Formats: sequence, structure tokens, C-alpha cells
Amino acid sequence: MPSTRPLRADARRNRDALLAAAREAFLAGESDAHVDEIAKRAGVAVGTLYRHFETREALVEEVYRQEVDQLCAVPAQLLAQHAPDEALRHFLLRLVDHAAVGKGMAVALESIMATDSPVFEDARVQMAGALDELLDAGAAAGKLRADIGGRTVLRALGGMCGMRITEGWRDEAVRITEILLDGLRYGAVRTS
Amino acid sequence: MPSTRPLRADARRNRDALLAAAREAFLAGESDAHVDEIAKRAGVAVGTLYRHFETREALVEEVYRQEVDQLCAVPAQLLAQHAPDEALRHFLLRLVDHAAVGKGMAVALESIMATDSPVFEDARVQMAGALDELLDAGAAAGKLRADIGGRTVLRALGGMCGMRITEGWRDEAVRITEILLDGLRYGAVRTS
DNA sequence: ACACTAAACTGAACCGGACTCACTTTATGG
DNA sequence: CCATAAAGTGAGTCCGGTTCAGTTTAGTGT
Repeated sequence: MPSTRPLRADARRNRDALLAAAREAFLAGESDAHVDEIAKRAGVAVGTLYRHFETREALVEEVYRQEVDQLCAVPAQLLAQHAPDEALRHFLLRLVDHAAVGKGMAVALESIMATDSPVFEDARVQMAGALDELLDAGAAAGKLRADIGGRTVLRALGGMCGMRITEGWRDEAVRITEILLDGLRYGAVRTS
Repeated sequence: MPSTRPLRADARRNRDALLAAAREAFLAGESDAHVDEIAKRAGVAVGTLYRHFETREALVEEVYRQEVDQLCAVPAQLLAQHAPDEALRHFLLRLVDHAAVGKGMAVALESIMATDSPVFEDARVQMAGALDELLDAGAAAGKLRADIGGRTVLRALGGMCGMRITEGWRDEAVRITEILLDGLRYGAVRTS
């Protein structure tokens, strides 16, 4: 029932401009960018912002959703190029960089991981699916324990995304990721 | 230079009442408790709240700081009763429960882990110290890898605290903790 | 081309919640 | 028991998200 008629041309343009403006503002570290500011960047009035997004939060959500979509396309490629556990490593590190892309975005990520809005639940499911893909491959190859789901790994990582970018943040996130991987491998050894 | 004269009796009483009221509100899940609400609970006017705390955030910070102080006294006891790696496990699980104590507090915790305010930096240092105590003991006993500091472990856990309480939250947090511990042990085996 | 209409846009006004400050009350010590 | 500095009060300010009555415009039928 996609009764949604295609948006009018200018509407579509403005909507896109708003998303772009918001993303831009977040990446620039203006996590607290005001709605008027975002609207101005997009060259529209606040009212227009609210025509397209129920609320400020909804806009942030949408920006993130796009980000997630992009990210979840990656695992398939990685599995084609690497052993399963290495593919997982690459994906996790990519996740870290993704979160590191800007302080503003990190703030947004944080709220995603923490919120229980259905929108973000979807995002989690999607991400968990992507991780499952990698974990299953690893389990099948006997490289990773088989009893941990993508959802759990995602949660374990959630925190890192929430961390504000500080001195040495990236290095630390990488180390944590390695530890997590070790933990997943250790289980495979015991279970083998 | 603790030039701070002891507070007047009523002042101290009100300050404590405010902290108690805030904690109570947070634990009750009213993460968004308004300042007026908190003030009312404490039986004072808003102005009084602001006499004692620079800002609403500052109040939240103080509540959390107390919580942390309490928590950081624990490791010493645990080490007296358990093997080092078990002591670490207990402490981490306790941390989980601590975060689970209420949705509201979880929200507060999240902002702590994420903020770079000096106040919370202190809290992190303190917590990291507590964890180091346990990690060092474990390393000395050859049970845990020696190259990971408390600070890193803390970061790894940060996310769990940020997670909102949802269906099965606790179980998942526990699993993540176990994986983390496995990762730390795995390193010890390789390094042994 | 042109008019017509529903969709989209605008921005001043509204609202709710954090925060201030001029004034009142009260603890304390001399 | 007074003096006075510390503490408390709460109506009002400020600020940012949100609304909506009025205006503009893309798309369509003629």
C-alpha cells in the first residue's frame, strides 16, 4: 500500500537539502545545531523542516538511518575478500571509524543506541543482521564461537559509539574491538 | 586551601535533601525530572537548587559522583574473597546491576560516559583505578593479560551503561561481560 | 498558454523548561 | 537579643523546539 504519491519536485529537493544540511552540521561537530540553523543552511524556513520531519529528533533519526543503510551493504563485499573472522574485524573497525567521523555524528549515534524508538530498533535489527552474516560465516569455518548473535556484539560496541571523541579515542576503540574478537575466538576454541 | 567554611546547618540540610530528591527521581525512572519537580520533592524553591548547583547537569553529576564513590570502595573487599579474575567478574557484574538500578540513572550514566566535563573525567579515573586494582591482581596471578588497563575496560563497558533498559537487557549485558572476560583471559594464555 | 487547486512554504507567535535576581527570611556569633 | 551575612524565595526572563493561519507555487486539465 505505498499510497504515497511521489513528492512534488520542490518538496523532494527541500527534503534532501534538509538532510544534507543536518548531516553537514552534525559532521561539523555542531551536535546541538538548532533547528533554525539547520533550516537556514538548507535555505528554507523552519516550517518546512517540520513539514518533512515530525520533530527535530526525527530528522536526526533519518540522517542516521541513511548512514546505517550504507554501512550494512558492506559485509557481503568483505566476506568475498577475507576469511570470516578477518572480515568481522574489518567490519568492526569500519564501524569504529564510522562513529569517529565526527563528534556531532557520535552524539547522534549515541542517542540511537540508547533510544528505544521503533525507528532505531529497525536500525539495530539491520545492523545485527549484517553482523550475523559475518558471525555465521566465522562459526561455519570454526573460527568463532557459534552461540553469540550479532545483536549481542552490537550492544557490546554500542558504548564505543557513544564515547565522545577524546585524546586517543580511536586507538582505544580499536583495542576494545580486538579484545572482543579474542573473546569470540576463545569461545570457538573451548567449544570446538 | 579548603577555605570553604562549613555550610550553615539549614544549607547543608537542603543540599542533602536536593541530592536525595534527585536520586530518588532518577531511580524512579523520571530521567527527565524537571528542576521544579526536584525542588518540590526536596521541599525547597528552585532558587535554592541553583544556589547549590551551578546547573541542572551539575546536580546530576553530583548524584552520580556519590554513586561512583560508593562503587569504587568495592574491589578491595572482593579481592579478599575471590580469585582475581573472579573478583573482576563480580565487580563488572555489579557495575551492570548498578547501571540497571533504574532507567533514569542509566540515562544519567550515559551522559557521564559521554561527557568530557572534568567532573566525569575524575569519575573515570577513579573507576579506572578500581579496575586496575583488579586487573593487576589478575595479571600477577597469570589469569589475565597484563597489557590492558582499567581505562580501556571501562570504555568497553561504557556502552552497556548507556543502553536503555529493554527486554532482556540484563542478560545481554552479562553475556557481554563474559565475552570481555574471555578476551582478557585469552590474552593471558597467548602471552603466558 | 492559462487558470485552478492541492501541495508546499513561510515566519511570527506560542509554549515549556532551564535559569536569574531583587527581595525576604533566618542561622549564628558576639 | 541584635546585627548581619548567609540562605531561601518565586515571579519573570530567556531560549529553543514546535505550531498554524496566511501566502506561494508545481503540476494538471482544458
